[in-house]
Order: sequence, then C-alpha cells, then structure tokens
Amino acid sequence: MRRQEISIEDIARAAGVSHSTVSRALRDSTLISVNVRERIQRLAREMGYTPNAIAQSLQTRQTSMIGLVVTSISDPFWGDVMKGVEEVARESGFSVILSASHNDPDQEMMVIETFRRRRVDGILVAASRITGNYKARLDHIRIPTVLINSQAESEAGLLHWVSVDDRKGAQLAVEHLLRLGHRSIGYLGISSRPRSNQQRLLGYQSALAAIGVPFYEARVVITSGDEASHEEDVATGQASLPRLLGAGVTAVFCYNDMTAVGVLMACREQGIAVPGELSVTGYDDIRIASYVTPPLTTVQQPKVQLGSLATLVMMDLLNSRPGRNHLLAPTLMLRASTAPLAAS
Amino acid sequence: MRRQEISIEDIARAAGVSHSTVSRALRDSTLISVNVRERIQRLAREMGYTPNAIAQSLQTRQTSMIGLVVTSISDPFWGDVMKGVEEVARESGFSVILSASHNDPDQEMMVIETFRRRRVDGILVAASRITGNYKARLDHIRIPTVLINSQAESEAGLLHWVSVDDRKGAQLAVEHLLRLGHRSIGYLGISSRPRSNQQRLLGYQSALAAIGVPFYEARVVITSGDEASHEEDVATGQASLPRLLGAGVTAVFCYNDMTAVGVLMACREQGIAVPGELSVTGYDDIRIASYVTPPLTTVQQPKVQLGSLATLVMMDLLNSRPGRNHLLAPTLMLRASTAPLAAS
DNA sequence: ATATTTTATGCACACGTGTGCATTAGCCGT
DNA sequence: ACGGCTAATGCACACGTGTGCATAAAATAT
Repeated sequence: MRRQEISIEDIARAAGVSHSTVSRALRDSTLISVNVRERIQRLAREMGYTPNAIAQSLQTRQTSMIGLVVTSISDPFWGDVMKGVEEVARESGFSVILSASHNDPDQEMMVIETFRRRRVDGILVAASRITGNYKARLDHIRIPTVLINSQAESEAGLLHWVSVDDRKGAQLAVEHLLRLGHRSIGYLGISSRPRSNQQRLLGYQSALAAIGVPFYEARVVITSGDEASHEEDVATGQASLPRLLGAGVTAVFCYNDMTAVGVLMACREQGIAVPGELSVTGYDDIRIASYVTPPLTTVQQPKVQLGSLATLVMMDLLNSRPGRNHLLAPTLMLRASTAPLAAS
Repeated sequence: MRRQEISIEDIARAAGVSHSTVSRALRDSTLISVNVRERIQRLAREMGYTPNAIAQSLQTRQTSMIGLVVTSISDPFWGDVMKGVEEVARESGFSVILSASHNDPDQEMMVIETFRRRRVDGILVAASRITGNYKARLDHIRIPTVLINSQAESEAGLLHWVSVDDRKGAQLAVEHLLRLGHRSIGYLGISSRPRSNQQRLLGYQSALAAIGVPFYEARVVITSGDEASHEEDVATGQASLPRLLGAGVTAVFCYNDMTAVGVLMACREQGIAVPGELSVTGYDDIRIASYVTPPLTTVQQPKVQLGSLATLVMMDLLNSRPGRNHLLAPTLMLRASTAPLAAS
C-alpha cells in the first residue's frame, strides 16, 4: 500500500545515465558536467525525489541523529533543556530521538541500548543515574556521550559533561538569606537526585561556615522520593514544613521550586506569612516560580543553554575536535518570597 | 576512530556458517536446528552484538520511527502530549523523533520534509497550521499522519486526527459562570491559533444563547500574538484587562491558562479582587493553574491521553487497520478563581 | 597527426540485513 | 538397498546510496 518513493535509480533511468552520475550530480560533484548536473537536479525536483536518509546512513556510517535521554518528558525543566538541544541539533542538520528514563538506571540503559541499535551518532543523557557496573558497559559502547547535570559521582573516560554549579547556586541562595539577617536557615533536600542534593547541601554548609554560623543537623530535612515527579516534590515540601518549623528556622532553602511551592502551600494553610514570618527560596527558576504567590526568590539554572551547549560539545566530538566540559554558573533571581529577618 | 560494530557476518565467520544462517537464528527461525540456533545466539551475546537498525530498515522498508512536530518543545501543554506519545510509542517498539514548528507553517513543512527523508513510518503533528497549498503536498507524501488538536480548518483525505472538543470546553466554562449568576461575561481570545479560538468563541456564544443572554461584541477581545509563547500570552492577558473592564464584565473566560494568569496579575496590580470582583477562568489546566493565587478554575484537556491516543491511532494505521478519529471531551476543573456574582 | 593530459561517465563493490530458491544431508518407508 | 521426503543450510539478490577505479571521449600539447 505504501507507494514506492522514487530513487536515484529511477532518475537515472529517466535521464538515460547511470545511478552513479545521478548520485554525484545531486551532491554537486564537479566531476559531472554542468549541463548534465543541472538537468538531473531539475529532473529530481520534478519527480519529487527525496533522498533516502536510511540508505545514506548505511553507506556513510553516520545517521545524523542524536539520542536524548531525559528523566521526565513533561518536566518543564527538561523541556527547556530539550528546546536548547533541538535547536542546535537542527541547525547542524541533526535530528533528535527522544526517550524517558524515569530516573531509573535500568530504563536508562535500555534507552541507550535502543539508541545504539539505531546507530545514533551521539547520546545526550540528562540527570544520568548511571553508576559503577553500567559505566563499564557504556564505555564499551564507544558512542560519544555528553552528560547534562549528571547525578553520577565521578565522570571519567570518554564521557563528557555539561553541568550547572550546584554548590555555587546553593551558596548564592543561602548567602542571600544570611545577608537578610537570617541565622537559623533550614535545608529541604531530596535524596533521589543524589549528586545535586549533596552539592547543594555542601553549598549550604559552606555559606554558613564562611561567616561562622554553626551548622545544625536538625535544620536539614532530606526526603527520599523515587519518582522525581512534581506532585511528589510538592507533597514533600508540604509534609516537611512542620519539622523545619520545629527546628526553629526563619528561612528555608529548598531543593527545587516545586518543593518550595509545597512549603508555600503549607504556610498558607497554617497561616504563616511568607516572607513575613518565613523566607523561602526555590531552585531552578522554572516558569511557575514567577507566577506563584509570592513570586519565588530562586536560583536560575541556564536551562536552554545547558541543552544547547551540551549539543555544541557533541558537535565538537562528532567533528573529532576535543570536547570541553563546562560548569555553568547559576544566577540568583530576587523575588518576593524572601525578606529581612523580622525583629522578634 | 569509531570502532566497528560487529555484524552478523562476523558472527557467521566465528561460527563457521553463512550470514543467512545467523540472521535466521537470531530471528528464531525454525528453519535452523535448535542447537545451532542456540549456539549462535550465545555467540552473539558473548560478542556483544547489537543489530544494526539502519540496515534492517533499509531491507524491511520500515524504520519503526515516528516523527512528532510540536509548536513549542518547552510548552508544558505539549510536554504532556509528548509524554503520552513517547510512552505508547516505546511500548510498541517505536522511537520518536522530535522537532518544533514554532507555530509557523513553513517550518512545519520543513520538519515534515526532514521526517520524510528519514523515512519515518508515521507523522504526528501537534496544532498543525497546514492549509491549502501545503495540504496538497502533504497528501502527495503519503505518509500516515495524525493531527493532534489541529488548527487547520477541514481535515480530509488521508489525514487522521485526535482533538479535544474546544466548543464543548468553552460551553462548560461559560455555563459555569452563568450558573454563578454572571450575565456580563467577557471572552479573551488569541487569533494565532485560529481554529481553537474560533471554536471556543462559538462555545461561548452558544452557552450564552442557550439561556437567552444577549451577545455583545464589545465583550470579546481577540489579540493576534504570532509566537505562541508563554510570555506573550501573559502579556496579552495583562494588556487586555482594561478593555474588558471597560465593557463592564464581571467574569472573563480566557483562551488559555497563561492569559488568565496575565489577567490575574493585572487584577492584583490594580487592586481588583479575584474572584470577589471578577471571576476568571482559564483553559488547558496546565500545572501552573493549580499553584497560582487564586488557583484557577479551568477547562482540563486530557493532554497525556491526547498524545497516547493519537499514537494508538497511528499504530492502527501502521498495521493497516482503519484509523478512527477521536473528539475527546474536556472536563471543568473547579477551583477558586470563580465565585457567585456579588450583589452590587 | 599523434601522444598526452584532462574531463566525464559507467562499472562494480560496499554498507548490514532479510529471504526465495537451490542444494545437500539425513531420515524413513518399503 | 534404494527412492522419496523432510530438515538444514548456503547462494545470491534486494533494499538505496556513495565512491575508487577503469574507461571512453575530448581537449591540449608536441
């Protein structure tokens, strides 16, 4: 039922030449005389020829496709990253295959295996959970790979990466709270993204240490949460507020914007004024952070840039240029969810 | 530099058989004796064989890939749709190629042309702007196509579609406002999505007509806005509030959630209480609608289902089963941005 | 006019896999 | 023991494109 697409062979027959000549003519080879070349190109246009990228890939051994693995497709954070990836890829003549890992290392490896089967030229992995034993297999695959905000501990071997400096981001947020006079600051973390969580905790601690504010274990609440879904993050934020208040904090540095939103909601329920009685900061600066009440002070990650830069690194690798790793700097977005410590 | 992947030819050499035998053994053909079959399969596993999907595609003339065109990759609405598409596709052994049209018919055709070159088995187009002259070219391509919430006027020929009933959704929202006692209701529309906008306007009008409330042109504000970006939608909402208030409305039915958010923001600036002085409804029920203040009463479109259903229809088409078109029903989500008309 | 270089084209193979058909080996029945 | 049948395997071609090499034709040099 599927109509035959026409091939260079068909054009060759119509033009009374060999398929080699057509192939060369279409690729603008100077081996073919100008008039023949133009005649063939015109013919191709008239016959509605579309080159078969599959056959080309088989021959040239490259597909001009890159695979993108993301933890969740509907996550607005990754949405922005995906946008950056697609734009650069398209400009460079590449297409993007998309798949989700759901924050699960097994699924992540399965997706990568599919990409390998399809012979993608390169793989971008967002928030990779790949570790230990898997790493070896990935190394063995030998497909250029760039990790975006990797959650794996160490990156060695052929893997490249582009990340935002989580520790720096945390410092920015906490320093801001300290500058406002807060001394009892809580951290609300999520352990299912082990590396970011660890780094943000470190940033939190070093910001405190830098001005000699003591660190209290009780002010840190870290929840598990496997799914990495938004509903879950919000629920975590809501559920954790009591423990933080119990520890006597006047400000909370949250792992991300959605947990911060959860905190905001819990505050409203319990009649706690934000930022009057409690200052709250988020992380990521997803769109929702601007529109919530009060608008969230948060740490902006350059999300689109994260995607585009990772793709540019990939293009370097594919053109056998050396691939540089990048650690991007986050920015603090000042909004209305933080305020100077009220005199008690 | 790229290491050679091993082929069935390599396995054949190692096993001392022909490549045909290996091919059949790996596909579990009963033509091959059980012991040879198992030996080859074991060998393939040991040698780390990964079938070359490109070569398979060339031979079988199908790629098991479907192309997805979306207006904006970072749009949370399409994010949910994409999620539905990817899930069903993956379960069916398909991969998804993703690209953006930016709500521009020309770019949309270019993307489709790329998909055609890559010989995708089917194409899903979100919010298609394809029309007239383009339609003919698309017909000529003869690749199974399913439109999701198409913005094109009529769908004929080989094209299939899955959409949410915009007119019905608008009726739900406006009936709700009427039930609350509002009689002076505004519509805030966006003309860059011509079909939805038209349908929602019709739904608005028929809801009014159903209970004999007269329709006033002055209560309808429709802005152009080409880009279909969020910032733009919010700005439209903010900018349009004065004209609506000027027309004396007590409630506004907005084209989508972001314009509603814009209205909400303008209200806050001008000290207008929502829903006390003005009731506001959104459309889509993107995540942000739940977290804004006050939470938006809005029309939910089954976004994930939109994607998964479209993909299921595609699977029907690809298995040469007849493809049914679907018009899904939206649901009204009652939240806190609407209230009974205050006694004046 | 002939030898040599340049220009234009075709032949044939490669990429990796799937499959119709021919062929060979093994088996069973009488 | 021999013919016929089944089971197992290989041969060869196909899918559509790109390219090294040979070749033929034309242009240039001697």
